[in-house]
Amino acid sequence: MASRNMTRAAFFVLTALADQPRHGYGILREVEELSDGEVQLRVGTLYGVLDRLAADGLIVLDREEVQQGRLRRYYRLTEDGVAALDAEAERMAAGAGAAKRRIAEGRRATAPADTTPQPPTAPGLAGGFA
Amino acid sequence: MASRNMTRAAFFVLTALADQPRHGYGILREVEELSDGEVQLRVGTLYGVLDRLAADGLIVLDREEVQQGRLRRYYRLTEDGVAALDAEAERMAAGAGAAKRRIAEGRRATAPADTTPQPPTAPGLAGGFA
DNA sequence: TCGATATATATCGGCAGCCGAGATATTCTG
DNA sequence: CAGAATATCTCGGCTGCCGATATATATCGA
Repeated sequence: MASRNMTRAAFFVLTALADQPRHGYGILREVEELSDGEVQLRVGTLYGVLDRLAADGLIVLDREEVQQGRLRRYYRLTEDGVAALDAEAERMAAGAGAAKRRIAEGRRATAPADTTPQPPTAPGLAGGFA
Repeated sequence: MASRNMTRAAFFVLTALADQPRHGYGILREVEELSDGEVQLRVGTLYGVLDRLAADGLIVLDREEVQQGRLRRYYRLTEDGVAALDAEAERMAAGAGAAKRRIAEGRRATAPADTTPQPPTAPGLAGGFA
């Protein structure tokens, strides 16, 4: 029963875990770093997300370590997790592309007579979300 | 005080309005069409989103028409709306790219000795969200 | 003609999920 | 020694999505 709608927070947790297993606090820092400071995943959000992702089988507990007296609980992506993240990335890229294309269309409609011939970005009308 | 975190529903409403003004029900159909049936914006979601977007100044009421005895309330994007949608599309594309790149990194780490030299997708570590 | 479906608006209550705040504990830094 | 950083986790409030419902007209097939 996986594949409910993936939330933004879940997407970034999966992304942070995509290259290697990480523990909660490490995920927090990694999300901030990989988004160049744009996305700040909050502590209060994290554990709920982790629980849901584990329940959905997208991540599993990899191992537990005690580093310098502090417990670290490492999680890693499952195969389903990789697939779900990949699919979501695809959907996002498609959505972003659709938005960009339509913005251009909107500008063309209002634009002051553009002489430059527009290359056909998409053939049909619904030319490219999925 | 615009620019709170844009929700998925809001993103798709803005995208549907990006090429031309549309009325509520038309937005519903357009979102479904532009996403090739993948995204179904619900009626119960729509009007709340419309209100919030209008309050944030991202859309405005364009005009009201009575077509075949039925009221149609058309909305259109403001300049802020176009900018917000554009920025969000950029963020999504960057996020999708980051996820894809990291999935590839993860595979490389587990892969059975890949001989094909990997082209340097990104220079730095945080090489490309924003 | 009658019922179903499509078009079109809008509200409401339940539930999921994000986040600020706080609890707890250790280590590092000034 | 104090405060920040590292590390875990819980809870309550607020926002937002969605199913259900209400209302009304037009269209279309049986």
